[in-house]
Amino acid sequence: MNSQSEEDYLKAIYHLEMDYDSISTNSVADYLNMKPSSVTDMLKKLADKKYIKYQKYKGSSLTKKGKLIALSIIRKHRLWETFLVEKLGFGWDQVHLIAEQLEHIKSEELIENLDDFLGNPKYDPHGDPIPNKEGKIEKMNQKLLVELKIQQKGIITGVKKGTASLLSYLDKEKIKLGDSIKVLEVLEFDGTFIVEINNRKLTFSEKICQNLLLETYD
Amino acid sequence: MNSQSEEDYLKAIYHLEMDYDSISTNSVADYLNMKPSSVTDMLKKLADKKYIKYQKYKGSSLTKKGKLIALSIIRKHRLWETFLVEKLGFGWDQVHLIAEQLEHIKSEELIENLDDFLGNPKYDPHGDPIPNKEGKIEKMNQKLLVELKIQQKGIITGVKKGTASLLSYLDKEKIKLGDSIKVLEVLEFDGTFIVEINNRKLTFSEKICQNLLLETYD
DNA sequence: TATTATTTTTAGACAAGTCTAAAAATAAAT
DNA sequence: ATTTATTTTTAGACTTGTCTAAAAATAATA
Repeated sequence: MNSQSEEDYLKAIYHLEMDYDSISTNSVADYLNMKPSSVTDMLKKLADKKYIKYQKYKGSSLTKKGKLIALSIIRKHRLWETFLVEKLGFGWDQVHLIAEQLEHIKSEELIENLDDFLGNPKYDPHGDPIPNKEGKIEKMNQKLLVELKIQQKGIITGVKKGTASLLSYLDKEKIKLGDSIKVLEVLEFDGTFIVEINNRKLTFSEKICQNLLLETYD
Repeated sequence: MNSQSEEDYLKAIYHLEMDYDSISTNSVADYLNMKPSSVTDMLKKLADKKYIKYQKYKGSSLTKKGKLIALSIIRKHRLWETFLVEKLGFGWDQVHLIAEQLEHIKSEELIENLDDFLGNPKYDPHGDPIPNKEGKIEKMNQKLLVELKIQQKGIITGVKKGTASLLSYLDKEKIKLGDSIKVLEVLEFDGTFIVEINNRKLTFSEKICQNLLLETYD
C-alpha cells in the first residue's frame, strides 16, 4: 500500500513527464511546493520501490509500475471531478482541491462502481481524458484552434495568457471549458473559422482562433 | 484543522459515551486497537484543544466543542454510507471501511451538496439517524421487537447473539437490516406479532420477537 | 579551463503519532 | 489494611515526511 505522499509524487512526475523530457529534482519540488531536499528523500524511496528510475544528480523517470500507479490516481481524480460537477452541481473550477483528497481513497470497487454510476465517462469536466482501469489513456495534444483542419475536433481547455477578455466573451456565449468544438469551415479570405459547439454554429475571427487552446486526440 | 487521528478519537469517545457512563483510557484503546499509552498522549492533546475534559486516571468526556466535531464526522460517515448503498449499489455490510476513509474528506460544501443529492436522508443504510448540519441527532433506543406496542415503529438492526438461523430466515424472506417495521397486531393467545415490513404483512412467533433487535425513536 | 553559479544531495533536526518497558496510581482481594 | 492485580501514565524510542544549513556535484561563464 502506498502513502498519500508517495501517490502525490508519482502523479507529479507523471504530469511533468508530459511536458518535459527529463525530470529534475527541483522541478518536482516546485510542482509540489516542497524543498528539494525533501524531494531527494522521497525519490530514493520511490526508486527502492521500483516506481521510478533515479540516478543521483541525473533526474528521474517513472517505471511501468510507477506509471500505472500514477494513472490510477489520475483516473480516480478525474472520475471524482466528474462526479462533483455532474452530480453534486459544483463548477468545474471548484472541484480540484476536493478531488485532490478523494483521489487517495483506497477501494478498487468504489472507483469501478463510481465509474459505472457516472456512465463510464471518457472525459472529465475540464475535457481531460479519463484513464481506464488498465491505465490506458487517450493521448492528447495541446493545440490552438487556428491549427485545426476542417472536420477536426477538440476540447476547449483555455485561452492564451493575457486574454481574459476572450474568456469573458466565451462565458457570455455560454461556452465552457470542456466543451467540444468541431471545425466546419475556414474562410480563405480572412481566416475566419466556422465551428460547431454544443450543436450551435459559431463564427470565430482569426485572432480568436490564435488564442483559444484545445486538446485534440489522435 | 483537525487530523484524521484526532477525528477518530473523538468519534470513538462519542460512541463509547452512548454505552458507558465514564470513558476509560483502556476502553478507547480497545475500541481503536491502540495501546493505552498512545491513547493517553492523544487525550492530553484533545484536552489542550478543549475537545474533551480529561483528568489523569479519572477518564474523559467530550466537551460541547468535541461533541460537535464527533457529530460532524458521524454525519459525513452516514451520508457517505447512504451514497455508497443508494447510488453505487454496495451492500450495507460492505460500506463501513470505505466510509471510514471518506468521512475525513475536508469540505463543508461537499457534504452539504451530497446531502441534497441524496434527498436529505434521515437514516443511513443501517437505520442509524444522520445528524444534521448543526449536530442535532435523533435519539435512538435499542429494543426487542417483543417490547413494542401496537402501531409502534422501529428499524431492524440485528438479532441477538447465537441466532444465526434467524438471520438466514430473514434473508430468505428478503428482510434486510435497516428495514422499517411496524407492529399491526399482537395476538393475546400466543404472543404472535403481525407486522408490516416493506408494505408486506408478516407474522412472527413470540420467539422471533424476543430475538429481533430494533432501533426506535422518541 | 578556471572560476562562479546553480542544482542536488547529505546531515541533522523536528512534529505527529505510534510503540515498548517501566513506574506510578488506583482498584480489588485477602 | 496490606498485599496483589489492574489501569494508567511516563520515559524513551521509532517511522514518516518534512525542514534548514552545509557540502558536493554539475552547469554556466568569463
